[in-house]
Amino acid sequence: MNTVSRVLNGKLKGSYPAVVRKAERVRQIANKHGYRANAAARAMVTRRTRQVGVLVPNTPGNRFTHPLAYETILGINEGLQRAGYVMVMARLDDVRGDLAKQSRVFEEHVLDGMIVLDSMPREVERRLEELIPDVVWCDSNVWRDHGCVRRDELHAGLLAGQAVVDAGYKHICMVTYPAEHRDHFSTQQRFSGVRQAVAAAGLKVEIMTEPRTGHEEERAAAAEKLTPNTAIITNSIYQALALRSAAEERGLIPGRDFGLACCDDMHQLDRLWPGLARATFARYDMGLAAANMMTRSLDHRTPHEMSQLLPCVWHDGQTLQPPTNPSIPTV
Amino acid sequence: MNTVSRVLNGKLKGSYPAVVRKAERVRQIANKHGYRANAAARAMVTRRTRQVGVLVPNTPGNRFTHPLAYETILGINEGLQRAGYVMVMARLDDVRGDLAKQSRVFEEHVLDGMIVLDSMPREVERRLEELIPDVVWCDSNVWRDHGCVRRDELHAGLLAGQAVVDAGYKHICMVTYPAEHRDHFSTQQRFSGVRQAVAAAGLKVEIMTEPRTGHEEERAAAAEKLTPNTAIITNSIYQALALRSAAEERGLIPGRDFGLACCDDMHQLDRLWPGLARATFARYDMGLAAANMMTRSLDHRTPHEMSQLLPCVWHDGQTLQPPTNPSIPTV
DNA sequence: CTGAAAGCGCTTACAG
DNA sequence: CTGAAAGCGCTTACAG
Repeated sequence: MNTVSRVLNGKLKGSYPAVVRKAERVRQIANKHGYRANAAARAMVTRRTRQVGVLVPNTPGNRFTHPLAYETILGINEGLQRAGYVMVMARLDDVRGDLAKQSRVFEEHVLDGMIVLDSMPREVERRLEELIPDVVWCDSNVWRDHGCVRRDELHAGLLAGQAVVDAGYKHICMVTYPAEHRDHFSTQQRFSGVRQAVAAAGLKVEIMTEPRTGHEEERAAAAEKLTPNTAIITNSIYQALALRSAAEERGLIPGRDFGLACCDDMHQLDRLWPGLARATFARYDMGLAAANMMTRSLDHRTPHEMSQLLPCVWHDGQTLQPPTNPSIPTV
Repeated sequence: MNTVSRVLNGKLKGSYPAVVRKAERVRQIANKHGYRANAAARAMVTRRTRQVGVLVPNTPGNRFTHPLAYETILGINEGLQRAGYVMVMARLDDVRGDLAKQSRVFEEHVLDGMIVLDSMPREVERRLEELIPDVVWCDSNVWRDHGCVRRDELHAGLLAGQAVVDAGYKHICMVTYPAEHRDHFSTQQRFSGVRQAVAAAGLKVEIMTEPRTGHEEERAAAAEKLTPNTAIITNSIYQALALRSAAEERGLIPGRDFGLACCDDMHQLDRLWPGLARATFARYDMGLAAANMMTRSLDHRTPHEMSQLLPCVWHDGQTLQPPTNPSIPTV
């Protein structure tokens, strides 16, 4: 039993021929009988499940929040798998409210650690650190010296602001979220970046809110701002898409009739909207980074390493390069 | 030990005051000491992990395939959680190739069952049924009397075809996938539906492939087809978005300069592109249905129930309602 | 290096 | 209903 366990876990030292031969035979027999270890038995004695959770943002009223998170999740999944961990998914509903009572993820000891995506209410933050031995904050409002992974959102804002200025636009608007959704750290940071870059050119940034579907006045008001001298900077690609739709309904095309730039990115945009000028961002790699931070800490039983700030690069696009319209002054 | 276990698992029968009082006390003490069950110990003796996997489509070359799957995954997650199961995520890499050797999801006994998303290579299908005691096929090429959940894709095609015909278009194109991606069952079924509806109006369907980014000839060729008499029907919303971008680069707007309809849907479209005419589809509910099918079978230790075919409804949109262009004949 | 033994924290017959 | 006991399948000191 001892020997078998040691062989299968690769903990057999020594290289005497007899030893090597025996190890070989153990593996052969295990293979022949299709032996697969029992994770539960191992977990019981080692007191480690080798399972890591991912806490996904979703609000009670809104069951499908932030679809872009999936890209990060897949990155986390690859990172965890490579290190021999299993990924368990948990939604916000699992931690708070009555549902938490039914959720085995928190009610029982199932996880060695948890990677939290997006910003969470403070109550959740506290509850989590109570229940889970090891937490990594990814793309979250929580930012400390260790154990956090985040995109450099200020840089994203700076890039967008600079691009719009460089393209020669004089009237610059930034689309922000309705008040109830403004709690993610990126909102402020991007805005600061944009304002900083625009101010350096002696210009100002006007704030506008995303026009809602079905609210014709809002859509009309937004469309009125769209002139060849104006560039709109959006926080998310979703806002960019929504704005494009509102404009299109009035026969306006971004890049031709007004400028459009975006502080965010998504994986398939090269195919879906190659022309959108934007700050690129590889969410998949952010997921990988978070997973690696978690597994290194678990494997070596050490505290987390330094937090990581992930860079972004500007992607030029024709939504900021009005091709033939002479009314747009160039620098 | 016996009594405590029974109380906490709600298996204590009898309602004598003494019994009820004792049960109360056990729960109190457990609560006070923050007792949380050990999932591993339970799993070892019951031989059930109460964990269900979701196998997510991703191809080795392409680490981020089919982002819309996330909507289904969240539905599955809610369904599993409500029934007291934990959701584990596994990518295709986990089952095949060398990576499988590292993947604990299959190497050890971790799952009671697996929900497979999307179509999988046949080798994977076989391997899965070998390794996992209980499999549900969701949105997959595998279709049997029991244990499958799928959208009625023929119906989606019929709806799209009918809508285009009703709008009065005489020249109808359908965008299909490049040959290497045509293996999902929906591709054929949607096409059959479209053709059937269009043929009933005495018209024909022309096939075209999605113009690729960076291939200017392809984009130009696609754009040439875009005339007020022509309606394009796309398989996926991604194709619709890509086509819209290619058109926009040439100053063309769907609904004004050509017709556009889509056989698929995505959750946020109401916000992102309200005007797109499409066959609606609630992926989240498909996930819920798959999860329920799985947990009912696991809980009652019975075979799967009958497979489910999920309906869709047509969503009218202005991409099929050319507002003022007189060159489009009306019915 | 290796074998025999203890023990991880539960559930489940079993006898009372 | 309840208590004492066995046992799920592993890993880990321990003695040889």
